Amino acid sequence: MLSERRLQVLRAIVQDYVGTEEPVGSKALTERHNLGVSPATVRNDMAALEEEGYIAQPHTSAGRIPTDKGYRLFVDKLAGVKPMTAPERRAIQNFLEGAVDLDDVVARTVRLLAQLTRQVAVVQYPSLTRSTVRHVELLSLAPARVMLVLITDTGRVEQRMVDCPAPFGETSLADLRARLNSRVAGRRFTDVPTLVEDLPEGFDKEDRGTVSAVLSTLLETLVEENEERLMIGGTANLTRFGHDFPLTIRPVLEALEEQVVLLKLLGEAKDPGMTVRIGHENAHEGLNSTSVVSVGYGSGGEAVAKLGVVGPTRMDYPGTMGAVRAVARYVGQILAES
Amino acid sequence: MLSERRLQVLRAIVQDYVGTEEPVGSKALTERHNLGVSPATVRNDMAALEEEGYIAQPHTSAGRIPTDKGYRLFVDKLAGVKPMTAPERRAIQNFLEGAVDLDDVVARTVRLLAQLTRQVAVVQYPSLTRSTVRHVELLSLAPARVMLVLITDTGRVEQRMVDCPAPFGETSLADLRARLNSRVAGRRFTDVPTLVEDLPEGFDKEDRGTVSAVLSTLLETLVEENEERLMIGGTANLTRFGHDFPLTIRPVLEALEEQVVLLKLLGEAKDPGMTVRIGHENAHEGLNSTSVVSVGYGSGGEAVAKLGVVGPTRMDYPGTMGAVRAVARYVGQILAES
DNA sequence: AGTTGGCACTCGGAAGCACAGAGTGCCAAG
DNA sequence: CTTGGCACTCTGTGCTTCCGAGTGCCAACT
Repeated sequence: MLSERRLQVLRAIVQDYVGTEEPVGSKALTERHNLGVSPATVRNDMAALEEEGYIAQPHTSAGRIPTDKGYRLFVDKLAGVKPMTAPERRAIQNFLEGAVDLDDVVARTVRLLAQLTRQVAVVQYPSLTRSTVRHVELLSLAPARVMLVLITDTGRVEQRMVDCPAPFGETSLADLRARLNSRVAGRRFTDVPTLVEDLPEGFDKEDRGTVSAVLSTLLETLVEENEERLMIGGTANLTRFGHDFPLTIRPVLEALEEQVVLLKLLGEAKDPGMTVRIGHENAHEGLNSTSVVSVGYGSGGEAVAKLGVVGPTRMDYPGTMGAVRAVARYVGQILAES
Repeated sequence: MLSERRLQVLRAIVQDYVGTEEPVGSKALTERHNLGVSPATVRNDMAALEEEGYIAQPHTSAGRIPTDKGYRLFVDKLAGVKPMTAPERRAIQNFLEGAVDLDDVVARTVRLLAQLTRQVAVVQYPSLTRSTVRHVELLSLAPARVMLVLITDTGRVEQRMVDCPAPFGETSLADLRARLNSRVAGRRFTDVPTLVEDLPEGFDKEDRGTVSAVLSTLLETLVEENEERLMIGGTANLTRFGHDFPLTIRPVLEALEEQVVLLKLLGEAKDPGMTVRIGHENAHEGLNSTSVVSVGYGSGGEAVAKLGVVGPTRMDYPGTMGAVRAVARYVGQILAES
């Protein structure tokens, strides 16, 4: 176990390094933080911390920088979450309140988060899995062509074309629409398959094919759309990354464009509360020099999706965590209201 | 007027510079392109080209690089559009054909364009202005709450909530839905306002307020959504920009995040055919060292939106233009089919 | 045992300098 | 108008030198 002072030294190193972007030496440390001991002592502590793998030196004769393990300890034990100030809270709320629809809420959230943290923001659209069906609408576009529109309680809308095996009359369509809605409206997505299972049986023989086609498209939509969408923003902040540009930034941009990667990234954070993944803790290689701070959000108590930021491992964790948490909270409120 | 050979020299300079990213000198030119003249002659031509502002030297004793004006001449007079090869065409078609809905079409188009050109791709969603209404759907969510869903012929769906001044029965709703659709289905957006003007008159007094509310929301949607959306991709390609990274790339990323800027950019290209804007021809400052190649696309003959790429002024114009044009053509086909 | 000052050592980065090479402009001859 | 020749001008590179921040270790002190 590390002594109290050694932890303080680690904390100081992290803070200084985050601030200056430069390896921090023993002398500078004693000057900026009044630890009440001499540089020599700090040097001993540093040697111990390095031995344990919490810090490292880039070159023999340079200061120390925290390792991933060092940041991990810092986040877990040494740092709290820095709460937003009252004016900041008000600004967040104001900014989000102007949104007109779901797309707009997400877009605003991304911008906000990117600005607050000065990092790359990622916001997942509210998931369909946990949502409920508000309404299913069927429109006849041609005798053998139906458009299916699915509306969720979070305000999300998905539409699909259905090619019917046989012409399908307006009355049959109205019938199907009514029966379908009476069964699934207000129900959870996961319950839908069993709820509609025997629906085709109530229809004339010639219509059954079409009914089945519509239903299977509906079910497909539910599943497919679990490839959920997300929005990112603030990529310009990547330019503040470091001095050794192209090599660092390129894989990050590539990873950010792969929605699949990002979704997996957010998905991996099992904790519905805040999750911080540091450097190599991220499975994806391109993100090995970044940290991801994510948190679930949703209307009411339930988390329906995640949001977060991606930044250099050398980031202001308390501040970032505070911003992420605050934004998630307010977005939840906004969603609950609408 | 520049002599034929001088134009050839300019062309050669552009081609070499695009290939090597390095200033090109007189000797190298004569070696790589058999112009049939000596370096000394080329030097004279270069001096003339520089005099006219088509090329410049970064330093006194370095080769020449094209100026914006030089690229302009190259694009206008010296270069054609390089057509895609047959396999490339097939690949494009295959890639786009798998799309399931409009979002997917746009997403695939962005990816495709980014990969083909190895640059940043921008695709505008099919515009509502030139579109026609396919269907308007009204759903009653609560006694005094209606959801309005607008479906366009390009498959786009927009939804809005309407708070009604008074409760509104299902029969009135069905009535309104029917009348509304009979008037606007298949019509152009721009015609809608006049078409629905006198609609409230056909309703009972107590319902008129609601009808008006619905109509005004509909009209709002038509207008508001002319703040059209777009999708970008391939930002990782920015890392191939140049050696002098942060300064070049940052403003570009910032500009790309401002949808407004991009929309204006695409909007400025009046020519429905291909438009190339080079360097300082772009109004936005951050894009002064980039070129934008854009083209209109749409189902049928009409262009309903734009797509294009953003890359360094030093880009392969013929190849890029070929790719952009081909993609636009195939996207148009896909949209027409659905 | 832990802390401290002293000291020799290491190594990266900046500064200075010389040099090679690519490229130019100009001129006189073809 | 083209060409070879020639003197000139730079940038980029490699080399050396030097400075200083930072370290590790040790002996002394509390």
